[in-house]
Amino acid sequence: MVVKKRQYYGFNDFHMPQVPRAPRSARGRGLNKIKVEDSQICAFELLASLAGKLLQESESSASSNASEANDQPVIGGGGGGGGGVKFEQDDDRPLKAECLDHGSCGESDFVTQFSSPNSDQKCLLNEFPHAESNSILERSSVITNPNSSKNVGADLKSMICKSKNACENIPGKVEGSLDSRVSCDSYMDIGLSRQKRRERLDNGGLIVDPCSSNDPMKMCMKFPAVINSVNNVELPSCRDPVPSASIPRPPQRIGDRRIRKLLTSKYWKVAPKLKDCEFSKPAFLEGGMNSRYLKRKLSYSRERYQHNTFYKRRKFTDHSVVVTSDGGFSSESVCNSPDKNMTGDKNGAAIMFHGHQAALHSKDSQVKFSIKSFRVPELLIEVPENATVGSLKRSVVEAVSAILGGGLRVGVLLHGKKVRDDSRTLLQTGITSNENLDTLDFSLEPTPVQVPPSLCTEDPLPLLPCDTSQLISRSPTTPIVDSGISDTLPDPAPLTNLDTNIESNRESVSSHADIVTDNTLSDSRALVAVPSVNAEELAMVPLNQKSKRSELVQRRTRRPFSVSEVEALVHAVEELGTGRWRDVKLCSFEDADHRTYVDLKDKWKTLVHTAQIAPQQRRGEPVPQDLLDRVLAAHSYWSQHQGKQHGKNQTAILKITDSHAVRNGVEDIHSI
DNA sequence: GTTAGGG
DNA sequence: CCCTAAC
Repeated sequence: MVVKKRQYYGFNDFHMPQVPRAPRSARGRGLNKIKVEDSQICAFELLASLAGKLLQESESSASSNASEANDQPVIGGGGGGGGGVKFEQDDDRPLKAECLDHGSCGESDFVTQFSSPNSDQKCLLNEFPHAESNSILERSSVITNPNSSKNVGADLKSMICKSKNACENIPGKVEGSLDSRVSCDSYMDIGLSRQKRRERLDNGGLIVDPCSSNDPMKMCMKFPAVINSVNNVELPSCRDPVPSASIPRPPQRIGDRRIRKLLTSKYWKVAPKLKDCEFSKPAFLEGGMNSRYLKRKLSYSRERYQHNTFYKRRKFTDHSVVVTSDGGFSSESVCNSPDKNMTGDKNGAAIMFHGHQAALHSKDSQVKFSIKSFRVPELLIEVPENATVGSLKRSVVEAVSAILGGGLRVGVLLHGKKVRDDSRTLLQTGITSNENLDTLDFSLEPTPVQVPPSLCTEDPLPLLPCDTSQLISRSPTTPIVDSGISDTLPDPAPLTNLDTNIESNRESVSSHADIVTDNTLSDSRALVAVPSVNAEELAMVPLNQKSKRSELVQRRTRRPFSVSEVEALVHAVEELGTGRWRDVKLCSFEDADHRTYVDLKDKWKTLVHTAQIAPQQRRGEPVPQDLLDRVLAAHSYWSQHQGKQHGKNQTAILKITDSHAVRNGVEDIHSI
């Protein structure tokens, strides 16, 4: 087990300098072997994730690594757009597909709690070979043993977020590890440090053996499996937004069922294999940092939400190998069908907080709302044990400020359903009484931004309507960086061509998207861009191929049944009954490739329903009443006769002679 | 792979 | 139409 653990969590071979990447599997590495006490979580994954994100920004990729030829992550895979980050394994197998957000999702990944009371769980983290002063990670990566009085920035977060000073001057000391510090600034820092790292590499590849006991960067990290959270932080008032602070945690309700499903072990293969990955000459280094920096700033709010996402995931998966899907989007998420096109909350995007409203109904035509406070259900604030109360307070303030300062709008939900039409009156909306007010909720959402039409892909994905809600949050403020994989939204071809490994990421990706609205389109692309993942590398990657496929692959186009089709269906059912859809398909829709027997079954279901409702309530192309009558008759008949076994109920059939169904049934029987 | 149902 | 459970 030692070996195994080492493989999973030992970051021995991890060459941080190159790029913090998701240690997917360090298996079989003979280099630097260090025992790891426990394998709960790997901060590295977080780092890796961040790294990946950073890499995304980079335009090009590749390169050879100074240290180990085997461990060379490929950056900017695919079209050279620099978007996708691919981690490769020793054997050249693609380590993992990472969906990285170009420049924006980075920090969130790092927002993790490392300080754990449990000293048992440790992970050896090898740090950057670079000079301490240059690497943020170096500086901060000292994860601490809670027991140790020497905790330096107990968490990875702090380390990552450390200096706000974008410049080289990075505070050598980690301040009270304010988790909330995670922000775009941190991003910058990382970038800088990487830049430096790269420079070093370029200057001779100063890769230090992480395992070296002399390596100052090596450290012991502890990771709590569970994230502590402070619930219900009341925000009586908004203070000055502190952009740099942000570690909002999404309320549980945010995740939609999909997320839950995803997070439940069912879809995840908890195989925390850490891979020794190393990026050499990260492409991102090539690019100008300034522009990226700006982007980061601009996309600030979006990032915040990603934090949330990350947290969410972390919370549900103690093994944390969530890096995989960070920032990922499923095609569905990215480009939803029009009907889903509302605000994105359906996708779990927007709603961050619930406003508490004590509504008072006053007078007849007046509805008085007394919003006592907006609550942050799960704001996660974690600070080291040795942090001061003052720092805790600051952390809270910063986190909260960050949340509120990012530009929010208020959403109104009635009965849990979002009221989207701002033009409607309260009366029209149904907000008129105390009873209703009880079910009224307010939510804080990211301020939507107009989305450039260009973002919507039309052609390649005719069947994949763009979800404006998704796009909204992306847009202008969040520069979309072309990952180089595709120029538009997920393209059909790439998507369908993705191998199963990619698809396996789908679920996680989609779930991710569900709760995160703030993602750039590039995210999805990045995902797509990173095509293959070794099965073994799929640790924490959803295994349910099926579900993934469904999401990656766009939803089928809606193709209303024509009257003639209905007629054919009715006729077939009259003869075959309602339990033999495959036969129905074969008999009457054999040539209709787009109609599966499931479709026929569903259509029948709707036909029955349609026939049972008032004509006024029916929609779509009207179905001749006579057909509906036949539907009812057949439905009734087959219901009584258990369908399926029509041949066996001749007696019963013969007894009933006054309905179409019977008539047909009889014919059928006779024909047999 | 089908069927039956819920979503 | 999708997704799943149950066959």
